[in-house]
Amino acid sequence: MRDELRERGLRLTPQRELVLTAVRALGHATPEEIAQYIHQTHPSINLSTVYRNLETLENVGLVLHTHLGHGGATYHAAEEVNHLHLVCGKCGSVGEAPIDTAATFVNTLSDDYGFKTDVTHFAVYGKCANCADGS
Amino acid sequence: MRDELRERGLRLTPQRELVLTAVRALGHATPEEIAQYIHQTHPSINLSTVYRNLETLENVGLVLHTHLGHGGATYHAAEEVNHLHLVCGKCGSVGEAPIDTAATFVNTLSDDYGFKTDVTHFAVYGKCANCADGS
DNA sequence: TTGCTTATCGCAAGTTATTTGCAATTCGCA
DNA sequence: TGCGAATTGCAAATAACTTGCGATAAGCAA
Repeated sequence: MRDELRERGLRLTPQRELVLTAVRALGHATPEEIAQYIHQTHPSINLSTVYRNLETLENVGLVLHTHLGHGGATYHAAEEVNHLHLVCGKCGSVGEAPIDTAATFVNTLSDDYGFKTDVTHFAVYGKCANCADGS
Repeated sequence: MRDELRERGLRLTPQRELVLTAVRALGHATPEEIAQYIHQTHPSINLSTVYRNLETLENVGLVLHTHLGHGGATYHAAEEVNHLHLVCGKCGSVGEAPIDTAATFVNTLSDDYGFKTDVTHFAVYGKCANCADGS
């Protein structure tokens, strides 16, 4: 990660490293959750620092975010995004499915509408198997 | 609409009617945009009234909302949601594609993962034809 | 029509999530 | 080791909603 940063005149600070570590450890998490995680070991890190570093890391390409359902963005380590997110609107769980599942769909959108789907941002909304049972 | 409301002990107020009219006129819009639209003719209607009525109308089933990309929810008239939303992450435009485009994809998710996709909440993220050209 | 109950409204204050200004700190090249 | 610029922490500012509350007004009933 040091190199990705240096290339752009950015520095590798302990805080920045902690944010990336947290994102990798959590899989997908909101800024708030990331801050909480970091606070377990480093209570002094400020929330705004977390926000700023998430943004920086995203610019560099080490991290990216998705909008799963309602308000909050959730962040992922770039290496780990190799699946679709299936967001359950009822219980809030986030399931996963291989990206290939959407391949045909993505191609159709590209061919017919010139729309280039960003699979890393791809969030599918609906009801998970459990919640669909209930109702 | 009067009936849908009365069945639940709700009232048909001028404000409520204006909100529904605005949603129908705008196609898809954020609460803020809806308020702005209404203010053109009725400047005295409060923003919180817009929020409250959107919620009420959604409960009744006359309106529903989708999360297109970033923060804000966008509202639609229930009758008009018969297409997918193609959200451009660059220019922010919202394109449309027939729901059928996703039929196969939706079926696969249902068959393989038991996940019931809610097409009305479905937002596809990526880059529109125009913006994809540029880069 | 008139009265009455109670849903709804407008307004102001309160949340929640995120951003920003700024002085103090500290990376990292020289 | 020294220095300039990136980065941090803190506090205040925004943005987007939500909520409490007294005043207003739908809409059933007589």
